[in-house]
Amino acid sequence: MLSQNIFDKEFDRDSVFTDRNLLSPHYTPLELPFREHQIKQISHILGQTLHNKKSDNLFIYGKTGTGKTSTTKNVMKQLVEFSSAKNIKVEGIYINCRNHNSKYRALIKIVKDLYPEGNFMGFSAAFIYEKLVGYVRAGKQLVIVLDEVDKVKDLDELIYALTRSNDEIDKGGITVVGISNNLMFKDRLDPRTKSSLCEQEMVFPPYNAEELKEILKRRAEHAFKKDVVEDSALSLAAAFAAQESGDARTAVMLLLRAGEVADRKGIEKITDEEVKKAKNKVEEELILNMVSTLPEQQQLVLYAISVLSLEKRGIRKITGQLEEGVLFSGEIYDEYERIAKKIGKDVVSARWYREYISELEMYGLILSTNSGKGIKGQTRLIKLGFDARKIRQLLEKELMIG
DNA sequence: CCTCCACAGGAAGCGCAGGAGT
DNA sequence: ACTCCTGCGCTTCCTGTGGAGG
Repeated sequence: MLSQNIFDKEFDRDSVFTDRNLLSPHYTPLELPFREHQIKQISHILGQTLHNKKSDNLFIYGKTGTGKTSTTKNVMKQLVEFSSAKNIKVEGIYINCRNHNSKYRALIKIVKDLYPEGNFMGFSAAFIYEKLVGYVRAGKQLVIVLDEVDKVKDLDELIYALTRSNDEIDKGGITVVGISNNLMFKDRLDPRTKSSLCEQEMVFPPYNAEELKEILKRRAEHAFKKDVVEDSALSLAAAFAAQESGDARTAVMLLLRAGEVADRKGIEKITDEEVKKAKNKVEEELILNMVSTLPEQQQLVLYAISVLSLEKRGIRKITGQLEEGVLFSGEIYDEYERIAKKIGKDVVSARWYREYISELEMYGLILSTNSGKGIKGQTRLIKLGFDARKIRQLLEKELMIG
């Protein structure tokens, strides 16, 4: 992803970007403003390993986009660089537990990193474990970073295995750094796991608008050509992101999209207007992503709504006024039933269908009001919250219709 | 006014998967 | 490894509600 394709330069020729990779969500920034304190704290803790002592295990908590992963990776990189320069036996391993979500998978990944030439798939857990202990026993200090640690199914087992190994080794040691954005999960842990993993704890607070602006400014300096981004555009992007939970990742994403908007327009400046457009784009991406991760049955209901609201673009007379794209709960259910049967899916009861409607409304995908006068009986009037054509198109792919 | 309509949404219960307890 | 329990997704049944129509 980071490798330079020969088309990168060609593609970027008439662009506001100089290096758009710097705005990728996977990019680890070299400098981490407003995290000096955390960096100092982590390096203080992990610095023990440089004296060939096992350091305290560390648990890091903070919401998404607060720099947990970047900061930790940054410190780890420096730790490993320093130690190899000084010929000290410290090694670091980073694992994202979303991809290695069990004790066995995580251990495999660790051992594979230690012995890059070996292939350990299919070996017994005990063998893998011995391999790991054997490696450390040679007098190494191993720091293992478990990112998104709450994703590990049998975390208690994994932590137990990793910490127990220290009792079997007298020369080296294993230090565990756990990262999570879910503080609640800590309380679900076995008390022993909790006390060993959380020997040291740190919280990463969200960034405020000024901090986000500074972060964006520094990224923009390297990612864009000189003087492309207007200062007020940076402020606006920072303000948008700050109000949406202070997440640096979405702030950077906003900037990236704003640059793309400018490129498409063929202009050389990024102003407030591009940022606003980008915000809409990012929101749309979020919506479409949300729609595609919905359970199948809810997708079917939503699909029925999108079909109907396109079909009867019909303006309806309600409360004397004309309203567009408003549907009755009942006719949606009928349509949903028809579609589901046609493509051979189960049909849920009308009662449960109403629960789906409530959920879709909570997600903001649809809007609904109770029927007033002008309509017989009592029903819900339902309206799609977003562009019906886009949603229908996406769901046709998702549900493999047509 | 009463009745019917077209639903809303609460209560109870059922079958199942997965975790806890032993 | 075995049962037991629990939560979840869902159905069935039911009562409530407000306007339309006679």
